[in-house]
Amino acid sequence: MAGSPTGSARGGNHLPLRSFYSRDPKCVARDLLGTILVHTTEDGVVAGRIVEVEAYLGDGDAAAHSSAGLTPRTRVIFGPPGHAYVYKIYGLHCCLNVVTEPEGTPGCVLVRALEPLAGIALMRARRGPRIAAGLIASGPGRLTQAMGIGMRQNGADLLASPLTLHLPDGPGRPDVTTTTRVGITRATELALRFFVTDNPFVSRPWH
DNA sequence: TTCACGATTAGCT
DNA sequence: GCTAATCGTGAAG
Repeated sequence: MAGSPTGSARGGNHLPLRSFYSRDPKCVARDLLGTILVHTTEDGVVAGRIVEVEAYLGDGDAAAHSSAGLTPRTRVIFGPPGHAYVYKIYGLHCCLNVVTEPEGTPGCVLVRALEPLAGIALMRARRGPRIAAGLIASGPGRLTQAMGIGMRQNGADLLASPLTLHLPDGPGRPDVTTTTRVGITRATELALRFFVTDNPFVSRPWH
């Protein structure tokens, strides 16, 4: 755990400025590693450190949802930065993205894995009481389930909502490993997946 | 209105 | 390693 918890028992007190998100998805993706996602719900508060992300570009990236252009679904990706883009995959799982680039320009970052920091009992209750610690939030579908994130959070402002993203108190950026993205079949793959090197909460470290 | 598909996961063989 | 589960989305009719 980098940095001791501040405020009310959770790490990371400072929110980034809107301009933090208003950049190229590749840059934002790298900078999101080590930041802390906090979700406050009726059931309680959960928080986790982001340890794995993937960038989805607005330009020339056939794997990105926004490559289909502006539709009702991709409206959020074309919207203002610093908001959550949530979609359902395979009719079962929800995936959380952070919208990047200025309004009107598409681009986002898929959050793929978290290191649970707070509200772990609640996460276990949602994921299954006997689940191994390393499997609580190590995957895009797993982390949304653990955090209690669903389609209701689509479009939420990460600077002013029950779902917020905080900068870490501790020093420096973690060591980062870069690989190709996971699960992409339709597009020419690029090295747009980033994760914290040797972190045990990363999904598919072997990929 | 209908239809095929997917940035996944869990549980089997 | 293989596959079922299950539904929002977008393109076609």
